[in-house]
Amino acid sequence: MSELRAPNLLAWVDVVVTAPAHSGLGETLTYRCEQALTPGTLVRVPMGRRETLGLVWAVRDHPPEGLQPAQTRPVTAVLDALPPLNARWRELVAFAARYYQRALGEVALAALPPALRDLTPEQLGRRLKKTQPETPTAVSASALAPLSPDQAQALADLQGESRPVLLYGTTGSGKTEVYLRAAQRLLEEDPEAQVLVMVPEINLTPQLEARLRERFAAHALVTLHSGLTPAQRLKHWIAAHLGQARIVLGTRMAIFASLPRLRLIVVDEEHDPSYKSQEGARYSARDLAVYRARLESAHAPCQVLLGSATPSLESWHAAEQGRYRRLAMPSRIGGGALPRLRLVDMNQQPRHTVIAPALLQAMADRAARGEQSLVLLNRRGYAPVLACHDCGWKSDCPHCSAHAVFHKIDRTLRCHHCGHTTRVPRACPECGNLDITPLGRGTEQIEEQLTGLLADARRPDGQPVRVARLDADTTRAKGSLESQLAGMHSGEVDVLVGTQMVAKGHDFRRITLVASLNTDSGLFASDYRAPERLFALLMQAAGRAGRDAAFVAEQGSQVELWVQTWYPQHPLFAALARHDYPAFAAQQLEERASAQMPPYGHQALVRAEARTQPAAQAWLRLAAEAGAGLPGHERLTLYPAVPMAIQRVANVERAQMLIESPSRPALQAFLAAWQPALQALRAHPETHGLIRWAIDVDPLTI
DNA sequence: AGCACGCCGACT
DNA sequence: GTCGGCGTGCTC
Repeated sequence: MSELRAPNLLAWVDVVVTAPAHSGLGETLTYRCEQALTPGTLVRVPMGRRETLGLVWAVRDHPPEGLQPAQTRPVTAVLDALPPLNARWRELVAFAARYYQRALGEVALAALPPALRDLTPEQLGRRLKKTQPETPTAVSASALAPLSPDQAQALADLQGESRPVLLYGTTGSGKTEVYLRAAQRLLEEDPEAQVLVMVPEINLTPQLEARLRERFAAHALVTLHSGLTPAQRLKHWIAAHLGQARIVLGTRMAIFASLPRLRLIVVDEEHDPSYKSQEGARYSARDLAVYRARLESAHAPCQVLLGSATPSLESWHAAEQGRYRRLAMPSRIGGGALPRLRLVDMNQQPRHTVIAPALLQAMADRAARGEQSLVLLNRRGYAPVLACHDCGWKSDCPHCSAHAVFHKIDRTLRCHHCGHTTRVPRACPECGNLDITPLGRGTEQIEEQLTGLLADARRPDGQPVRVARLDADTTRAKGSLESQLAGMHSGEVDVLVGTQMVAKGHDFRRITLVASLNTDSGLFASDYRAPERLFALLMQAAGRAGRDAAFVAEQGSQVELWVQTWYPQHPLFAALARHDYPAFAAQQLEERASAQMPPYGHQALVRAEARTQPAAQAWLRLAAEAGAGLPGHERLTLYPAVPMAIQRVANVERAQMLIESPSRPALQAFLAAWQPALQALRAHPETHGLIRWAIDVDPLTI
């Protein structure tokens, strides 16, 4: 028998593919290849009876222990028309997978454009040929508006700063212009540098995109968000990866874009919870931005700029400690004043008041002068629930432990958690009573009531006052958000009712009044971050008003934020009245410190979903037992398993368990050691009925 | 995680 | 008769 010898050029590569850590396989699979491949190369490899996209992670000259060379399958194709993903990118992905307790393959492949998955080298080649390399363009040095003293100072201070920068600028202080100038300065200095700009919501990309395109040559900019078609996303990703795109504007997913010459990351509205992913790997794009800038800086300087009028307490704390550099911009452009707070004490109002008469009058007065009002109510639909007064029936969702919301517009009951929709019954399904009534109020109802209550009010042109509504329901169709915003800009609409969607970023020039109707829901929520979110929301909403100082001066109007509350003495309002975020933050941080909560303590949440609540909780109890004695265990607290606030969604029972530690490394060490034990629990008989489980590191809501 | 295979309900 | 629901099992 002749000696079996490998051909000279035979090599092996460890390839990352989408297989979860709990599949029993390692993080990488080893394949055979005929040519030397570098780490970061994209390949196509066989997986069972199909072929899949993989990423070369490591190169080796022998298969791993326990794997016969004959067991390895060959790499099918090499996508070498694309340069390899660089080491910093790979390190970012590896860190995210490790830190957020997910499989490397899941994070790596989710970070790549989905269209890349089913692309042969030939198809890729054709696609690359079509996108001709674009010539780097000079940044237009056209006449720019002069900077405010705050802006000029911030830009000067930004220069050469190696720490993450927290740009703490009040609403209307011109943070965006600072981002633009910082990007411009960098792009002029370094003809190959790339800038990543992130916004919390896809809704906010068009207006920033317009501003960026106006300032920078059009083809140097690409967007990256979930609203793109697969082909667009692939094209934009490739432009970034090849270094052709100089500016990438995107949502949280853009933090994983391949940017070989990344020199600046801007995180706009850094406090926004949307930066924390809520499915799959639950990463914080803001935190990863800080990490990524540090990784890049080991190679070439890369700044990270976090901007907000109400920074997250985490970032604020980091700035207080000097880990971040804080740059403050306290003044509004044009010297406009921030709105005056008008607290409406609901205890002093006539019974069953929905909108205080004085507030109504203030809106009518403004409409009469050609000014606009914004009314904030964080509930879609007409009423959160329908009820029968005779038998106590409520419009509960059959699949969730939540009410189905009454939408009057199409006579439906809709569950906002699972999407289950039914027609509104004509009579109580339990007792036949014809008198079933809506309880509570949503945006539809406020729109209806305001229309009625303002029926006699007139605009300057003598026409009746126009009320419109802006929420997820009215903006579902493509382009409807744009057309609604246009209606607001043109002055067609006098009063706009909406959910928090209306509070974000939009620059309406004629708003002089903002009102919050059901403010208290955020005051006493069980979630310890609720006050922080409420303060940010109210500040942000307030920031929509009086943005055009010249308009306000001309009108001679008072710019106001009206807040309806049953608790006008709440300290949050005292800080809000003074627009005093630092005082609010100091008070919140003091509470957090004494309770050892973030940013002083660190948390992770284990969530279990099962057929029954006992099954979900049993799994969590077993998980806790499996954690006893693991590294880091002595430095952390495992709380008992509890049902989640909404216990059942789409017929799945949910429970969770909180883990706290004063030490982030201890928590991380524990979670890493715990992971295999949790996977092994699958085999446990008591685990029957478990559907899935996941760990949420640094959870935002508990 | 994907994705294929495989086995039971409402329609082109 | 199929299309398609998601349960189970596999992936160097």
